[in-house]
Amino acid sequence: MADVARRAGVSTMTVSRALKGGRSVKEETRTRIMRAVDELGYVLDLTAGALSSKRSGFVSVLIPSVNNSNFSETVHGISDVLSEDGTQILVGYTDYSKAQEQRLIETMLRRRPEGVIVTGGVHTEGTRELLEQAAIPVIETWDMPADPIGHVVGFSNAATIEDMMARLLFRGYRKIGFIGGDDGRANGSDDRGRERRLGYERAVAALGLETSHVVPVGDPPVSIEHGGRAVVRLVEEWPDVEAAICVSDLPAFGAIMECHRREWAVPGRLAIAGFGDFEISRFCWPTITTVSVSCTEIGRKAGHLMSRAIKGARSEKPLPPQSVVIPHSIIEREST
Amino acid sequence: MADVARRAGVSTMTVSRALKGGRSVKEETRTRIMRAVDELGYVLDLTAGALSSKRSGFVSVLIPSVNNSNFSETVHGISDVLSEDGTQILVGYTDYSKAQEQRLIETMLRRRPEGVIVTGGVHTEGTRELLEQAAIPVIETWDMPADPIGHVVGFSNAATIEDMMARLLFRGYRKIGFIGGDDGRANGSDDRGRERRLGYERAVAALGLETSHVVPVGDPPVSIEHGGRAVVRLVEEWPDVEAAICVSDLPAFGAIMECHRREWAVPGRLAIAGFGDFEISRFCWPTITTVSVSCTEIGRKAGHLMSRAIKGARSEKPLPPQSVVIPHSIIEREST
DNA sequence: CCTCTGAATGATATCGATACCATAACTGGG
DNA sequence: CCCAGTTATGGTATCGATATCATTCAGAGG
Repeated sequence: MADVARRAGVSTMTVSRALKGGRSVKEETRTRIMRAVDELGYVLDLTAGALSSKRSGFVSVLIPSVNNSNFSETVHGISDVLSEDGTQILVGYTDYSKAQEQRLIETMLRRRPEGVIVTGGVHTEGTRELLEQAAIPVIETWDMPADPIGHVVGFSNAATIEDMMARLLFRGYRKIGFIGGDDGRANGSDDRGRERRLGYERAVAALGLETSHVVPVGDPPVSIEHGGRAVVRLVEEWPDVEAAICVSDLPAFGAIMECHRREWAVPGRLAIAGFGDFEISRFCWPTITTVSVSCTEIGRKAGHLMSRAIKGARSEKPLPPQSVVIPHSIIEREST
Repeated sequence: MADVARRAGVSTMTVSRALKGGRSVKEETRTRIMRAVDELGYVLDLTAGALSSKRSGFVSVLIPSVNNSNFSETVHGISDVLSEDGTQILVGYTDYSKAQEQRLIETMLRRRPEGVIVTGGVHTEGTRELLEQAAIPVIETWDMPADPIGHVVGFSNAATIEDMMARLLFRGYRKIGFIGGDDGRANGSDDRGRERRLGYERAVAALGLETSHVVPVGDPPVSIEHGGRAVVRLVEEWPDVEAAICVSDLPAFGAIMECHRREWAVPGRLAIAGFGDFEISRFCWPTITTVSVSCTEIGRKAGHLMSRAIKGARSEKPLPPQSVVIPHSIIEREST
């Protein structure tokens, strides 16, 4: 930067201001500086800038898995909104492990993010402590935690499945099974899957169904393959079953393909519904009934919230904890 | 750090050494320091460390799209290997746009990555200049560029489709179409798709087929939906067609679902093959014949190469440009 | 003609770590 | 008992920008 300053005949301070933009630098001076920058091929060093200004200019985002387009869309939404502020985002993958989540947060905090956005509302004690110590805005997404760390942008996973149950009941299905959802062991558990299963169980009770059946599918991420195996088990264990709700569209798809293979008509022999409105569900044959949540909207809302929270933190007027609920809807298609 | 040092009764230098690990610090001193760190809830500031040591400790990785599990696997491979060195990675998405790629690189270089890994071998002039100016190791992946910027870890996309053509021919198919692959307009183009299409055309010529037909599908990312529409066009435009090779498994899947809908037997009426060995292809009905490339291996090889290149750069013994070829194979399944 | 105001710019300290060199304490060979 | 050679530790400059306060200068207003 000193080289640029010398070449443009100004001080480094003026170069810095010119590069930040918007500050008071005479137009002519700015042009001269920009020319010098180009000629020298100078690239601003944000590392030094961050140290000096105490603003790292980025936010950490943690999601469970790379391969889930729902989470990717959320990240996209966050990124879209925050890029308007010039804030970058750094994504980490927890592999559905809370221990891994904590490790990632420890690592990321070393780079001094201005905020952290996590997925889900269940974390290790260590994670909570780290985040509180860090004293930066935190947003939990994709869930409605009972005891939030900071802000929340989410929805009730249980409620979505209760709605789906109501819809299936309305359609005349009575013997409805559930595929997926673990029972909450220590680590590597799928909290949102468990919530959805809970919604299923609550609906079974509330709607006065006499029978129910859950086929758990083991550790997340729940994949296409799991769905194929689970649907066979479901039908074997409960031959009367009329419909199955899957914890996500991927196992729903796997289940449908397995049904084709065995010549079980969908929805004739067995109706199948999923969660997440993945692209695959719109083009699968039959198309798949699913729960649609605007994942991008979760991201955009979280992004805006984070933007406000960061501004609040800078101006010593911290934003009080916000809670944003994202609506969901049931999309009925051919598979039910 | 000064607080920690005071509490442990040592200098900041000793604290720094203790935290880096492996350096010469007496075991007892280290314990004392660690205790102070815990008590104070101190978190090392890597921003400052990077500035001082001139090692940012991270590598930039650019891939076209979030929603392509092939690229995600590559990133995973890179991350696995580099995390052994304590190097983190920062991922950027180009949305298949070379202009966006350049913008991302500009932004990322401001944070002084120790290396850059890009996807593909075609870039803007500006991108090449930026990377050369930066004087850091560069790896191009997923392709075999004619004029590499630095190192290469890839394979010939054209050759994979030539192989697929040979296999289909061996199986008795003669009238084989191709779905996907643009013709190389300025921006937003799918270079790997174009290469694959080129492979198709070369095979048609080499194998002495009398007829051929390409249905392009527009801008990437090529999706499931594209495949459904394209297969209909292909059959309408060339009713004799016996087989179709798709630029990726996603359109292949879309094509198969559309065939189900129209009761065109796969492979009876039309054989369909894809590229990429996505999970969907293993569990779709019928299972999809595809080209398998070990995406994780691309990542791991790129990671190792980057690790060596960075060490080379630090010790002033730059690693001469390497070129690693990743093998591919054809996986024949039910769809052909 | 002088003071005042605001715009444009500059000088300097500082952010929080590490590189580098110096020093102190110890070890073992002669 | 001395000296070379480790091992463990400390002092200080430095990385490259920006915050902060100071300064200069032009033009407005009295």
